[in-house]
Amino acid sequence: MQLNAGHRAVGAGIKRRSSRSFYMRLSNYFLPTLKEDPKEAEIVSHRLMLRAGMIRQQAAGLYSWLPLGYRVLRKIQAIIEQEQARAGAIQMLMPTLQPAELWRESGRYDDYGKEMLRISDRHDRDLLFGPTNEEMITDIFRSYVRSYRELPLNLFHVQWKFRDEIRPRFGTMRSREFLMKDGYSFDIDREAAEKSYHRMFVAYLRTYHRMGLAAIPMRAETGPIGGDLSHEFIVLADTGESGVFCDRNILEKPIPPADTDFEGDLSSIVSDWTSAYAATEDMVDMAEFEARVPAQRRISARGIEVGQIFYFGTKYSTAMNALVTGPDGRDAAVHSGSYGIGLTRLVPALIEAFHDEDGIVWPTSVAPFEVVLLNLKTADEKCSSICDKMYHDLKNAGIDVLYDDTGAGAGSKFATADLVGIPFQLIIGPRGARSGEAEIKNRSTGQRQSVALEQAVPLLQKTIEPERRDRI
RNA sequence: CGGAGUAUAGCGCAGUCUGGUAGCGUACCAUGUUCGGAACGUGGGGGUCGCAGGUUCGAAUCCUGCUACUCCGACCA
Repeated sequence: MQLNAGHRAVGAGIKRRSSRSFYMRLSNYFLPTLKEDPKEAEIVSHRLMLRAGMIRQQAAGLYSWLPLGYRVLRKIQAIIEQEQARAGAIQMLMPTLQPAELWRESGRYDDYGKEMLRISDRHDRDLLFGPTNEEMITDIFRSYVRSYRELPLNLFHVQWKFRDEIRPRFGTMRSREFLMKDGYSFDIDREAAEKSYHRMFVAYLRTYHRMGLAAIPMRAETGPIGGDLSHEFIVLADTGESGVFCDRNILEKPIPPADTDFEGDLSSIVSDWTSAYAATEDMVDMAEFEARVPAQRRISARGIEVGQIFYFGTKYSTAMNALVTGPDGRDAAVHSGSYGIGLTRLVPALIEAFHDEDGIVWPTSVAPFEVVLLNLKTADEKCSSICDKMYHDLKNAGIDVLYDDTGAGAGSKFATADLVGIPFQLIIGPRGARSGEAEIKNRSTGQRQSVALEQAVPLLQKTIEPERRDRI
């Protein structure tokens, strides 16, 4: 089997933002918002996702993603895919169902317990709904890769997983079916594997940063092999499931820029980030925490885990006989790591971080739409003709726009726009229509600004461009 | 899996204790007046009261069993 063993062009395949926008008239859309709080939702993100018409629960821990929620999920996925490509990871897709046989080989079929959903097909063959993909990717790797010259290799996919949680809760924060990006690296030895680990570490810093999130890498459990090569990425939030302890300094560390050389040495970036104390409650050593971090810089808070990276060495390659021939001509088990990001958990994590009493406040880079155009009086001919033109201009400017062209009252439109959290509201009312002015409201700051009609779209374009964070 | 709850119109709830043939708010449909913070009037449609048994002349209501969902705990991306 011939494989391309040459130097992979890291960063190839990063898509530039297309000039085409996503646009929609609310009168044609499906946005079932709720005025009242659903009784089943306890935490703010779950409440807001239901009220904003983003998700619908189908059973415990199973959710449909309604159009608005799905758009956010897709935006998050696009950012992850771009940053994975930048770091040299290659996207593929594995099935949701896996043969039990592979898991018997690794020994995990019996170890995994009741969290694994076991299924049998019409021929009584044992299958399972994959909770993760180490076995399957190792099987793929061993089937094709024979030589160290084909390494390093990092393969990832974004696929639905299932873990039969005893108690799913908090909406999609802890669901049974969940969408996850999981990647797997393959290297000839521990030293090379460490480089792969560093590439993902840096890619993760950039990924969360582009979503507007401060995700802190914290030392995590590694098991017998890993040494210090396991980190959880944690977003601070009061509703977080784990207690976390860290140095405030870590929040001011510089994010590696877009032109970071992923083929170069990234260890200085990683050691800078890991030099500041940060650990979850499972790992924290209070004496060390207090010794290393001055009292005024200590943060002890709650956090949501939105990703984990993990070096596991030859655990699966040994069990499953995934060997490569090294430069010395001898076969050795390949060294691997796995790298996960929970997409369906990131959505509520973002809402926990970005909301106020009126609703969600999306960072522009993950917002379902960038602008909502509010026609405050559709019965007014002048008002409507201005809005129609604005809608057209926003589309042409490449802005994702939702046009509220419904006959609802002004107050109701404001309330819906605030609830669903679109970052900019372009407001056209009958008064402004006559005086030639539009109003732009910034959802995040609450500030309103009057602008001449012809300046509205150029101003929005100029404001939104840097907030997309697709060049940082 | 241990503990605690809930189930009545799309959603949020009352009615259950004390049995008499189902109601409020909102949403929905029609219509008129409105139109810058979830407008108002008038008229209308929608519920085998989670499911299955039982008691009774009669069950949303009392009894038994089951199911689903939520919360706390243990567990977890």
